[in-house]
Amino acid sequence: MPVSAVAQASPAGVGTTYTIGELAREFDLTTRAIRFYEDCGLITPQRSGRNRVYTGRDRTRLKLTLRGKRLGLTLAEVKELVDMYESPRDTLPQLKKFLVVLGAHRAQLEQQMADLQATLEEVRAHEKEARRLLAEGERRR
Amino acid sequence: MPVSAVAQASPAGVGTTYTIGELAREFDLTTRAIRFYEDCGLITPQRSGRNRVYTGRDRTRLKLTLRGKRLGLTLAEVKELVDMYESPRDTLPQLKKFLVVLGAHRAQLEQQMADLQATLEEVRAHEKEARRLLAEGERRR
DNA sequence: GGCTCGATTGACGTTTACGTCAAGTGTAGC
DNA sequence: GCTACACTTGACGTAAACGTCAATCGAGCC
Repeated sequence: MPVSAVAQASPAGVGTTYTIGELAREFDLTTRAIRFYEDCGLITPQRSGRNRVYTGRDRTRLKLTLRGKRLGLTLAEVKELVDMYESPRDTLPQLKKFLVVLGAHRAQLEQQMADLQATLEEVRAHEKEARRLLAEGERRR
Repeated sequence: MPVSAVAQASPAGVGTTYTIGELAREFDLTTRAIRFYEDCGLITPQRSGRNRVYTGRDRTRLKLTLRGKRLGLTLAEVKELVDMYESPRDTLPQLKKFLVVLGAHRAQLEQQMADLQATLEEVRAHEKEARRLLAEGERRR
């Protein structure tokens, strides 16, 4: 039986925790992958005895990780970004560096957006043409 | 001296060819990478003696390859797509399969578009906030 | 003829992101 | 007490995408 169904009779929602298996099912991952993300420092679950206990924060970081992967980032890049978002930015140099890194990241995302739009337009044009040919073929039978 | 400057006194533009070094410089790749793409079947240059000769078509496929990579596709996926675009679609089954594959590809691109937009909005929000804090800090000095 | 430059093939090395056993532990139910 | 199931660590394996030599070759230049 999953930990969260028993050990958590908390105020409904807040303080919810997850086992590795629950997260694996939810995000369609193997437990091996999740542990690997931990090795990379992407998530740092607590322990209940030997077992890992994941919080909502871990879940969020996992979500961000998967989104980053879908965008073609390496795990190291994802870690750098996610860590940065959670790091303190209370001094001016920290703030300035934050802005520099953000700018670089945004430039990359915008390049990707351009690539994506170009590709999508091509795909849609091909689809349109193919559907036209298909309709023509169907009519001629 | 590059091949294309000598061996090609052709009608200006049409029939232009490139050496591996020229393409490497243009796209900021190593020659090793370009030869590797050839091993994967992504480009199939002709030969002049032992040397590879790349045509405009090769250049286009190389461009598409790099765009695919920026979008996070594997080389195998890129090959599948690029090949499909160039394959004959003169029978109804071929056409239908073409549409199916296109549809799957488009679904993936649209998921990625959603990921991208979400990420871009977050980055912009963070940037805005950081700039606000920076301005505030500068004012207070 | 000697030198340099760019290209070639071949082979082994490397990083990333896990997969795949193996062997053990802890808890729940019968 | 036995079984089943989820979780644990550890170690080795693997596919993708090149990097990195090494040895060789051909063309152009002084």
